[in-house]
Amino acid sequence: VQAPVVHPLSAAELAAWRGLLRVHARLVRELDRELREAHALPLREYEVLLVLESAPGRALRMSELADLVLLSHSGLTRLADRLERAGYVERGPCATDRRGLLARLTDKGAERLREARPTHLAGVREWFLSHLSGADLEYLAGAWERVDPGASA
Amino acid sequence: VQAPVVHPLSAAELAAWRGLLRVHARLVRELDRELREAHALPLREYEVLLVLESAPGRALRMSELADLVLLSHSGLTRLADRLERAGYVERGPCATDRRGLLARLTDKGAERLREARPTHLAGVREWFLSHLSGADLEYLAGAWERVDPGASA
DNA sequence: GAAGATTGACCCATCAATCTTA
DNA sequence: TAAGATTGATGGGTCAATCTTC
Repeated sequence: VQAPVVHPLSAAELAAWRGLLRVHARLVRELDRELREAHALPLREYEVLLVLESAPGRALRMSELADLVLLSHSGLTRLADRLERAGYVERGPCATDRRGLLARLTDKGAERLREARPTHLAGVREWFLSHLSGADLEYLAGAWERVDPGASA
Repeated sequence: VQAPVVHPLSAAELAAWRGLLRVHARLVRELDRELREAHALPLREYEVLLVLESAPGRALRMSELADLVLLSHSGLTRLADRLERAGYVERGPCATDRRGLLARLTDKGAERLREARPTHLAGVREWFLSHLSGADLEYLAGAWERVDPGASA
């Protein structure tokens, strides 16, 4: 295999890039741990419930949901299996397309989300937002948009 | 369980927070895919080889290495198993502490890293750095330091 | 034939318990 | 008793193949 000479990253590039990796890893680990300890609810499951709650009719197509929570389709299928077993989500037919399946948040799921939300919000504030100014937030949101248009939507 | 009323996140807070999650997820997935396709080397394994290469004597204690690559100790043990089977890493006794194990990068591992590096650097540039200015990089590095001191080191 | 969803095979990570040495 | 490292059990994720409907 060819291995051409490549310019290494500058110190500034390295700091911006490795910082992203470190901060993300730390945050996700911390938030997941808090949600599991306080509510036995993994972060990934929380995010799915959260997205469903704000959808019209509290329901979404499986593939739309997978895209929104950044999961592969098969990954979401299995996660939905767990949520359905727990009674937080129901799957039903899709009115307009018989290939589709509609995942709907149940009342029990909504209640679970309501309980867990304060824990999650407190965690996001404690581990992330509390260290940033209003100007920081705007700058970051702008940067995300440049790197991945639609990322902050 | 108590569920006190909590202030939801503002639009700016949400954009900064969700943007981080989206950008990270997209980047890691893309970089991992590229390294696997071009060199059959997962991103996690690449990172371990990279950290070892810049260590004195190309070697580190297992637990130091685990901390540096943001992996649990058991996670690193298994990853090192794979790297050792592939011949990229060797484990040997630690001179100063017989409890410890030293993971050392082999010549074969160094060669593998040398081959894969251009792919990885090109990916980081394409998916991340190319969208950011020098000022952006400095701002981000500063923000990481505020959120998690030591994050950009 | 292409898209939505699921399944099977497999990879990878964590936690808790264990073993060894300090 | 604590610290370094590994192992067993388990949870959770992806890709490729499959089934159904468009």
